[in-house]
Amino acid sequence: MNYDFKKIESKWQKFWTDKQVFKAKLDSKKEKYYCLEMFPYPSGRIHMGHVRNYTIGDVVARYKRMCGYNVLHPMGFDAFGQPAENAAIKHNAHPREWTYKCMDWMKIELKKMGFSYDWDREVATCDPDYYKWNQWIFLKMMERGLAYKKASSVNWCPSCETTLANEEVIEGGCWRCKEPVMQKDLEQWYLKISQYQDRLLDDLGQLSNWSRRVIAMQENWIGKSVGCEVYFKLKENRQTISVFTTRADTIFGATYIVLAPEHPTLRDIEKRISNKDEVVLYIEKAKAKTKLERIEKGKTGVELKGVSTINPVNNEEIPIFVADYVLLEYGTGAIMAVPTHDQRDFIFAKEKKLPMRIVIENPKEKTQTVEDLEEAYVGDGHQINSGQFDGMPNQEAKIKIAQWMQDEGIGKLKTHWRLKDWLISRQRYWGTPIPIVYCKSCGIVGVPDKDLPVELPENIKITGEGGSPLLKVKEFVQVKCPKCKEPARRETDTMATFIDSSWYFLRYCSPKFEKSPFDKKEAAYWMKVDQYIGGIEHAILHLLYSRFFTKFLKDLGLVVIDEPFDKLLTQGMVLKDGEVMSKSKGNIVDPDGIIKKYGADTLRLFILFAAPPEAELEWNEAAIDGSWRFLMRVWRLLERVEDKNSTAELTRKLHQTIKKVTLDMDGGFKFNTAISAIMELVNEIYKQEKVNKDSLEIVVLLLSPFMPHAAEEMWQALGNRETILKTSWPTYDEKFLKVDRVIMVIQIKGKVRDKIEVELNTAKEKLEELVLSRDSVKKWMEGKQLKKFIVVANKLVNIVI
RNA sequence: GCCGGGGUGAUGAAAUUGGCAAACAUAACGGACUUAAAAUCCGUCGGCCGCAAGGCCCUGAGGGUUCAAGUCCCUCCCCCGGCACCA
Repeated sequence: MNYDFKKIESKWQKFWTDKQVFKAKLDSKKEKYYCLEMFPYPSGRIHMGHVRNYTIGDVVARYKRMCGYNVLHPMGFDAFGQPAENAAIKHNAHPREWTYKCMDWMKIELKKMGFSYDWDREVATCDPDYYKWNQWIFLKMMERGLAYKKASSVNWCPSCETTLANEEVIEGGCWRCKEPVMQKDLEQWYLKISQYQDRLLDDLGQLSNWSRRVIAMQENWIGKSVGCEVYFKLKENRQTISVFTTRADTIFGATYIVLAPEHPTLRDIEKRISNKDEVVLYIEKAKAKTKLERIEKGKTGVELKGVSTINPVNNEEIPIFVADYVLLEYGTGAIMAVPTHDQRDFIFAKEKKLPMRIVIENPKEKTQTVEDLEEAYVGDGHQINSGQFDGMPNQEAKIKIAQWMQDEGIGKLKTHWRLKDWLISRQRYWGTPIPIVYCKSCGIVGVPDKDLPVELPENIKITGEGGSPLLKVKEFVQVKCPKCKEPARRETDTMATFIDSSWYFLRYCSPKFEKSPFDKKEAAYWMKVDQYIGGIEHAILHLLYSRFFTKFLKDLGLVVIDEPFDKLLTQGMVLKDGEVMSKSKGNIVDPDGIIKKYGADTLRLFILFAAPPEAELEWNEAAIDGSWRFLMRVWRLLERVEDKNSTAELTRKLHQTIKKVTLDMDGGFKFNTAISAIMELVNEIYKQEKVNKDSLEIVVLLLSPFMPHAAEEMWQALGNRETILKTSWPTYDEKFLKVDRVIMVIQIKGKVRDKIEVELNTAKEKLEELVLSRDSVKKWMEGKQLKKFIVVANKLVNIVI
């Protein structure tokens, strides 16, 4: 019996489509399961990363469906973005045309993999029916003060010619093109994600089904540091300079303060500085440096002569410096320097020969003097030289001193967050227009709901010459003010595309709903996403933004959940020769070629079997042959079917396998071991020569989520009329797992020396008698005393001599 | 520096959470079938000693707890990821 995978796979793909078997419908009587994979950018072709991501998701969806859940498994396209504009320039086609063509190609390839999507719910974010709701959500945010415009220094990618959010700057470069990011002063739109910082951090605690890795990444990104602000007064005019510290316990050791070169106070006190020329020169030099240059070099800085400040906790007069190792963007842009307990301050103070004072005793050193110090002591110890706090452990003093300063009015408890508001303006065409009109008399006016969507004009020229293409479309820019009807100007920036993907999982719940972004009833039923699957590269960007949007939509009353994704699986990358597959490295393996050569089922099997889903997967062409051989081995089992009952042994193996596979699926989707268990079962059947029909049916059912086409074909060949999809996942019966005799390991002093077959649950006394009388054991016991006889029931005995 | 994850045969990996380390597969080697090849089937496959029976060693390194450690504890090395002159 020949296995013509081309015929068989397209036959079943057509069958599934025609019968609409993957269509999801709200059914309050059934328990739902929402399985979601991160939707792709429509580049035109799927790559191995997609294949892996979507294969994992498909197995989950198919398995859960067989387990009786009402499964929602949608797919769509994250269709806005710059590559469409670049392609438009290159091929002289409209970005819309190019994007939709790519989506069509990709759909064909996805269907060839046999993925079980409900295509009726397909969402494309570049569709006005979708981005209308981006605009609606934006306006709702603006009503609540969560979307606002401000002038600021922003990240600018000179190659993409657009602004970037902080999250889009990776190692100082643009996330898309890697070009070094510059700073530019611009007035731009922001979303106030900072208003949700506490909830975004605290609710990470709810995400027990997320990996520690992703949780840690988000924690780092949000970057909460608890400390206090301390008010230092200028001696000359009592002007306040605030500094931020997380180490209030070291404040008695503060022997000078340092301002960032950009600190505004510098301008205020300029006239008082006696070495003004030197200071101004230093500041200019510092500002000219890039951030990387500032970090590379040692610590430089100059003293502000003619001014000084008072340490508020001990009223000491101390000098003021300006130095570029202090950053304006962190804390208040000014620090108190404690050279004895901060390494940076230590290096600076040594260089400038500044005074130091130890205020925390290092418990490991007997006597300590400032002269002995070779580096700052940053560990814990008891306070000294700290007034009424002397003798207190520093961790306790940290809190007590901060509180005391707050009571005295010389400081304030404060928390610093690393997370900054989300810059969303992009100077590009292919994105959601920001629904704003600028009017001379009314100011910034939001487009009224009834006028949404603000559609992208079709009639544009994309030249790549810089500046937003929308600026040049008169009909788009020139509008009447929605309030006063006078001529006004439309906003020409579009929204960051990460907005599109921040709520698409909600749109899938009711993709054609017209009254609001989604139907509350449908969302209440389907959300949360039970299993979300995608790449680790979205650990911060997309996952943080989606959590933010979900919380906002909850505050709007549209959803009842705090978090959008219950379980998160971040699949590992697909590597070739130890490197990520990429065009530039020229090490791409095209999935389409593999499908043509082996079929989708073999590709699916290989990807699932070669490594656990979270681990990186090394592409190995030879190992694919192995998957193909296994599929053929299973296929040929059809020739071995007979009517007789199975042997007890095979029945036991069968039920053992059902149990093992079920546990692997439920306990974290360990597909690789699930498949290996089925391989063992198949090997067992081959040893038995024949297999009865019922047993083979179970093998087919167990394999069906992994290789759905071949499974359906075999299922039909075995005489079944109904599709496997309507068949339940097999269950195991403990009674078949029972054995009456077991083989136990005999250890002597923890080393395996022999094995013995005994009846199940043999008593310790009986075992002792049986084991000690064996020649192999006697040999080892010779001249030795039995100390202990340890029994692990039905597993092993250990003799201690 | 801080936080998170790792380190097991030639290779991808497995090990019921403290109980036979290396399941399953890939590669390699040997054999059967074949005029031959492919396919298929059978066997060998961590290291050292030994003709063999068998013995000794082995999960990054070292120490510890335990009858028993890949798994728990301590010290250290290395790799990957995030954050970082973060005060």
